[in-house]
Amino acid sequence: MQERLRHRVQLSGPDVSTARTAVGLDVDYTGDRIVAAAVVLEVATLDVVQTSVAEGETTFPYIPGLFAFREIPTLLAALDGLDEAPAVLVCDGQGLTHPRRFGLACHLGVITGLPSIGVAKTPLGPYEMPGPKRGDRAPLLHDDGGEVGAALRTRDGVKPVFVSVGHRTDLDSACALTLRLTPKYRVPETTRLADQLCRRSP
DNA sequence: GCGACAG
DNA sequence: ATCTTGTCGC
Repeated sequence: MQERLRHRVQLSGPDVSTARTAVGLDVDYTGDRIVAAAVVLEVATLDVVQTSVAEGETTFPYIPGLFAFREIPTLLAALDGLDEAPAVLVCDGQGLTHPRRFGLACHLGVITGLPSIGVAKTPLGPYEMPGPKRGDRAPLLHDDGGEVGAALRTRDGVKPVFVSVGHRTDLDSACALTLRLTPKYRVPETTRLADQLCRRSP
């Protein structure tokens, strides 16, 4: 399915770093249940615009590379609960930095048609350490050598996050947006708030 | 065949 | 993801 859908990914689109709103997505597991949260923020102020939660059952195991199939159904349900479509999805996982170049962020982007980026806390493969300052980045290369993402430092001297394009945007815009969403912590506010929301819902 | 890798 | 002991720093 990933091989079949990957050609639908669009590698250019609006500059998501200047989008009015961004939605953070995350899930929490409790036994065989899964809770997904979507938190829409105003990018300029980081104020919460709206939140949505959905619950479901885990029907797919965790398999690196097939991660999206585990979380997508419930994440889509959470997105459906929003009144208006956000300008960009900020996913907790990989986009193009994936064995078949079709990680969760690409999958969600293609399904919804919305611009999306992936900001993962851990990479799927090896990476070069970027400089120590916030904003420093090092390219993430695919097995074939193509640049598919960046290890981006969001805080001085703290482990970087791993940014990649999901759909309808470019890597520079994705990194710029990530930096706007990380004024204080390593992980984007969107992801942090979504994480807090879904882990207090059950 | 072994290793290993989003959450 | 979750669990777990200790350490460092604001």
